[in-house]
Amino acid sequence: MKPSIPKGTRDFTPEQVSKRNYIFDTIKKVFIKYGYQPIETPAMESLSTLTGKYGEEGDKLLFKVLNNGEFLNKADKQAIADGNSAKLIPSISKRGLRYDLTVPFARFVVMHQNEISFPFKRYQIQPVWRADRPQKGRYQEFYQCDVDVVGSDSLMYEAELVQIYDEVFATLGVNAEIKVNNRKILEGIAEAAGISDQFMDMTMAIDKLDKIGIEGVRKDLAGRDIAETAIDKIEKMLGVTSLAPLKELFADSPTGLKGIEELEAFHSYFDLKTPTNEVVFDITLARGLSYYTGCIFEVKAKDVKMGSIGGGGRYDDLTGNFGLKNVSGVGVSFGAARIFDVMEELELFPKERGDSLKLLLVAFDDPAHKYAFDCLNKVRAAGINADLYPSPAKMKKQMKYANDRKVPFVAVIGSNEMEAGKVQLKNMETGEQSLLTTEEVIEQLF
RNA sequence: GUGUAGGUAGCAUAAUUGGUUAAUGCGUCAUCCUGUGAAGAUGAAAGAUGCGAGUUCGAGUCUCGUCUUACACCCCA
Repeated sequence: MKPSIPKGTRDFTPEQVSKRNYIFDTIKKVFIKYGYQPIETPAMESLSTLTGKYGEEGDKLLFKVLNNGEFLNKADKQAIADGNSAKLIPSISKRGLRYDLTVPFARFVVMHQNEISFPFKRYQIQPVWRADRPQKGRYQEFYQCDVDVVGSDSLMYEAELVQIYDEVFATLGVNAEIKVNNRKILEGIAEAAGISDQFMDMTMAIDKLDKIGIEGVRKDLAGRDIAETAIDKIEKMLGVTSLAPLKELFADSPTGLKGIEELEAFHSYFDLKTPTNEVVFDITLARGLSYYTGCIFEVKAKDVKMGSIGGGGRYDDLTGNFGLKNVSGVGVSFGAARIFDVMEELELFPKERGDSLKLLLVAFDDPAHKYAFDCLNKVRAAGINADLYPSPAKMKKQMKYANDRKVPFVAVIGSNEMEAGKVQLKNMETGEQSLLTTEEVIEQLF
């Protein structure tokens, strides 16, 4: 049989893993510096934990795990007869693969509420799965890097998280645009337009503004049975690019005013330090996940065409789903796979990463091979990533291996070098060689 | 979930209007030459053309289904 892997999944070569680790390490370092601690949760969650948290579309994209054993006996016969897949699922599947890291985290917090002290700051770097059709920057399995803090509603954390975004992307060299909005402002728009009951429809439509333009949004809104007069009001509000003029428009919307207040509080913290990347208020930013209630964030890479590379926001009652009320949380997520793709396209990965091989020793004959092994031990003891070709094979073969491994330096050892008690160190890029002692090699490569 | 375009040796391409043993380059392996890779010479291995069915005397080439890849829509990291 021909080997294959499921749709939307990928293997990672050593080089790709090395690059990905570079991203993870950078992100992790920042997370830790800001006082966050790591946790992990299982790949599988109870299906009931996951369903209903991501909206209708989200439920469709959940991977369900088929029950083991004689699941057919327990299957909902009526649902089968009716050809109703959605109704059949609970009777044949009790587990699913996690769709994101936020919902499992909320579950974690509730289960461990007595062991953790609030505010609880955690980070989590693990793969998630979505049964979406693959596309550019879209996979069925991909890593997310989440930072969240629960147990405080201080807007200080919103500011902190945007600073984390800023610092990570500045360190990686990715030119990012960080968009900020507040769910309450969107609610304010709906309220001011008198269509609070069609809030979700409205947000989905205006989220596409930069893609389909204002006329497209008007059409979309009309298609969702929203009145012409309401659409006019919405259009007027969408034209706003700063908070000040919104206050008047939201005069009759307490929720909208609260949203403005929150964003002002966010800025009172955030503006104390100048960010490297662009941070902008974008009233059209909506975000699909239904659990957000306050500030929302989204990050786009500026120099390349790609979906968002990060997103997040505040959720006031996610733990309420699991029986723990009044615990507010806020967090953001980094899409590692997309950041990888962006950095690859822009060639932002450093050539030399800490985990690559620095030196390969090659020997001409058996005695030299033993001598080389001794050198190898010394070089490794000094903390240099080094290797020795396993046999004194033909020089061409050994050099080719060095080339394929992209080793920057090769130490050639034959009888001449042994007599001198040295090695011939060759720079593979320039081709230059020099006769050095092992100690000198260590000094030069360290 | 909808649509469009593709799937030919490890990789990249080729194969008149359907017509013999499916070609070429790179890579791989071997031998030769070299105290040194990205160089040269010679030779070799490797594919019933994603999978399945159909039309036909005959299918890589036409039709259908299926899987998969890329891109767009939906939605999203």
